[in-house]
Amino acid sequence: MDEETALFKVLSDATRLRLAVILAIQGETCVCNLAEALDEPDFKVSRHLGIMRSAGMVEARREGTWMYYKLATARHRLEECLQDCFRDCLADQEIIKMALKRIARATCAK
Amino acid sequence: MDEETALFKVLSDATRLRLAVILAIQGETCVCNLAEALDEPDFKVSRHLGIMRSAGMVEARREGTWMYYKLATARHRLEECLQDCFRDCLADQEIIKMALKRIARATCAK
DNA sequence: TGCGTATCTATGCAATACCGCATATTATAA
DNA sequence: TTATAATATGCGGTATTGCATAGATACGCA
Repeated sequence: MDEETALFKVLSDATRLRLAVILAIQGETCVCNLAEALDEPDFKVSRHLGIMRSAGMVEARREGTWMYYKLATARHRLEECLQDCFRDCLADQEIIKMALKRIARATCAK
Repeated sequence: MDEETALFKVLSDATRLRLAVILAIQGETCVCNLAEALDEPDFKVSRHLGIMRSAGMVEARREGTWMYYKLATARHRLEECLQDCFRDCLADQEIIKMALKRIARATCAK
């Protein structure tokens, strides 16, 4: 079950869980907007996105200087179920609503 | 979101995740049967059950010398969703099927 | 080529988690 | 009370994890 526990481990950190929920709601988003959304330094956000990426939970796409991240398409039922959790059970958290507001008026060009 | 990440943290260990899935399928079970099911020393199982209990994920009931554990009733949507995961997405894992077989012929009296 | 912005990585440190062993606790029964 | 079974917990060792500072890389543009 190491593959499964690895998924839960990725989500056992507040920064990463918030990132997952925001990506589930917002879709593809660049690092600087995510950093703004969480009000965290970009190196921190970047590192956590890297961890999520090695776990196969997110996919990255480069466009010029910007890196765009999105949730990876679910590879099996557990991942599907977890993504549903993000949208259905975690989206109405106050801290997430605030993050989405900050994204809406983000200073980052795109 | 600390309350939410705490739940994922509990499930980020292979022993605890297996325990959660087995309890979701099997219902209330005593420590010695769980130890037999996982093929792990009972002190290890007991310790992890203790961790799950302090997180409010399981409830314990004493009956004589035996301690019976079961999944706690879900307190909010996320817990509900996770319990569905246990049953719907993780029950067919090979390692879980084996564990259930070992419970079926467990030596423990009850 | 050289500069600025956006992103990623290397390193060191502190905190935490898991494990196995040994011991303690709780309840039953002789 | 003593013995025994089931369960829980304290302790030391090792491994993992998170954070921050700072430096490295990648790209766009002049």
